[in-house]
Amino acid sequence: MDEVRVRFAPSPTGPLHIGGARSALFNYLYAKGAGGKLILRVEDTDSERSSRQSEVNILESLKWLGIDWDEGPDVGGDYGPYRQTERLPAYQEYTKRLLKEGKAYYCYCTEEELEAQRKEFSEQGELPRYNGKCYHLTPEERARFAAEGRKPVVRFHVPENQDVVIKDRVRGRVVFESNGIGDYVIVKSDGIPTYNYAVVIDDHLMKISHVIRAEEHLSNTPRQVLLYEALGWEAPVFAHISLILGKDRAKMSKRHGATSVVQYREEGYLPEAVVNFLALLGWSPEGEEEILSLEEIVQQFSLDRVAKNPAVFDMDKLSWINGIYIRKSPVEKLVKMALPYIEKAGILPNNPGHEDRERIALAVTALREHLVTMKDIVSYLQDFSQEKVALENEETKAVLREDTVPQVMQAFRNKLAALPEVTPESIKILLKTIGKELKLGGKQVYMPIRIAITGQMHGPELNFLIPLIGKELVLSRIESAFQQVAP
RNA sequence: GGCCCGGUGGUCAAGAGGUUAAGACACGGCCCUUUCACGGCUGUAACAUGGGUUCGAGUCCCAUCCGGGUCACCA
Repeated sequence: MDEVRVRFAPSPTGPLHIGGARSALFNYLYAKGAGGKLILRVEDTDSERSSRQSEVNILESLKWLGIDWDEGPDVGGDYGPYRQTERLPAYQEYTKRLLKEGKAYYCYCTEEELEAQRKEFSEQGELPRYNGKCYHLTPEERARFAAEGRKPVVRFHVPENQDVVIKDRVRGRVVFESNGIGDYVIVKSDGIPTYNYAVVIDDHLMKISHVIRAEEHLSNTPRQVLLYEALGWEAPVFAHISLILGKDRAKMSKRHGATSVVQYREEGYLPEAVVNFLALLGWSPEGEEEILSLEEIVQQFSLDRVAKNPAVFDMDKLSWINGIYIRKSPVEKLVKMALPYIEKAGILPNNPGHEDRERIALAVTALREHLVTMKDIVSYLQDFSQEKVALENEETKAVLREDTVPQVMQAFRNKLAALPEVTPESIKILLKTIGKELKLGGKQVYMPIRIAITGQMHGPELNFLIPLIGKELVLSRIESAFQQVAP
C-alpha cells in the first residue's frame, strides 16, 4: 500500500477554530497510527481575509495542542511550497490544459449579470446556478469583452447527467447528480484559484492519500471529484467527519462561547485536556477508559470508530476532563501555569521571588481539587488577600454566635500569635490541640474558625488555608468577621 | 426551496439481526471527609414515528417528521 499522507489545510482567516483543531487532530491521529505523514498546507487564496497573523496563530495553536506536522510552510518538505499563493504557476499550468481541452472556459459575466441570472432562476422556482452563457462565447465576443477591459474568470464546464460518486471512509458511498451543479469558477478574475480548484491540484501534487475534513465540505466534494476526473487523476479517499455543534445544535460559532483554541488556552485549560476532549467528540475508544494521552489515542485511533452524527460541544465534560488533568499534574507544573494569570491579575509582583513561588505552590496544593481551569486560582487568591471578610449568610452568623465560639477563637488567636512558623503541619497540630484542650470536637472547632477566616462554610482545608492567607491577615479577617456579629 | 448528511438517556457514545440496550459527563442518594471538593458505591433516564423484510429489527429497506450542512470570483 502507498504511503499514508494526510493534510490539514486551514485558511488563515482567523484564529484556529476548535472544529479545525479537531480536524487537525483526526488527521494527526490517523497519520501517526498508520506510520504516515501529516502535511500542513495554508489555503490563503482568499486575499481579502487571509493574514499572516492568523497563520501564525494557527501554527502556534497546533503546537500548543501537541499536534506536529512533517511538512509545512515553516518546516518545508519535498512537495512545497505549502502556501497556495506561492503555488500559482502550478495551477496555471492545469488551467491552460483544461481550457485547451474545452473542459473549462472564460466567463466575462459581471456581478450584476450573475445576480440577474440568479434572480431569474429562483423566480422560476429553479436552482440558482450559472446558466453556461459564456460557454458558447465566440472568439470574437471574447475579444470584444477583453477589449472592454473585462477581467474574466475561468469556469469549469460540468458534464451533464452524470452521477458523481464519492467514496467516503465514514459515510460510505455518497452519490450526487452533476446536473445539480452549475459551471463553477475555478480561477478568479485576479488569477487566483478558488478553493475547490486549488485543493484538487494540491492534494494530487502533494500525493495526499486521505482527505479527512469536516462534513461541511461534503457538498463540495463532487465539484472536486469532477475535477479529478477531468484531469485524469485518481481521487484520494475521503473521510468527512461530523461537525461540532453548540448547545442549540447549530454549528459551533462565537455566540456559543469560546470557539478558538487560544481562548481555551487563555482560560486556563490544559492542552492534554482539550485534545482528550476533542478526540472524544466523534470518536470513541474501544475500552471504557476515556482519559487518554495523545499517545494512547494514537494507539487506539481508527476511522472505523468515528461517528457519523454531529456532536454537541459539552462544556461540562471538558471541565471535568480539565479538572482530572489538573489533579494529575505535578505541583511544579501547575505553579508554572498559574504564574501568568497571577501576574496579570497583579496579585504578586511581576518577578515573583522564592517566597512568592512557595506561596503559589501552597495555593496550588490547597486548591487543585477545586479548580476547573487554572485561571480560577486568581479569584481564590484575590479573595485570600483581603483584610476583611464578608459573612456569606445568616447561617454563618448563627454559627459564630454559638456559646463555645469565644473560647475556641481565643485559644486559636493566642496559639496562632505564639506560633513561630505557620505551616500546614504546625496548623494541623494547633487545631488538634485546641480540640483536645477544650474537649470540643469536629464542627465546633473547625467551623467557626473557617467562617471567621473566610466568611464561608465551605472551602479548602484549614491547614493549607491559614498559611496561605498568613498570620496577620488571618487575625484581621477574624476581627472583621466578629464585628459583623457583634451585639 | 433543491441536493447531501444525520437521528440510541439532558450531553458524548457503545451496539455490525437474537444483549437484562454498555460506559462517560451532568443530575439525585449513600459512604469517605471535622466543611466543600476529590474519591468510592448507587439510582433516575434512551433506540424520533409509521410501514415493510425476517422466526426474530436499535441494527436491513421505504416513507414521514425533526436536526444539520451546502448551494459565492469564502474556504
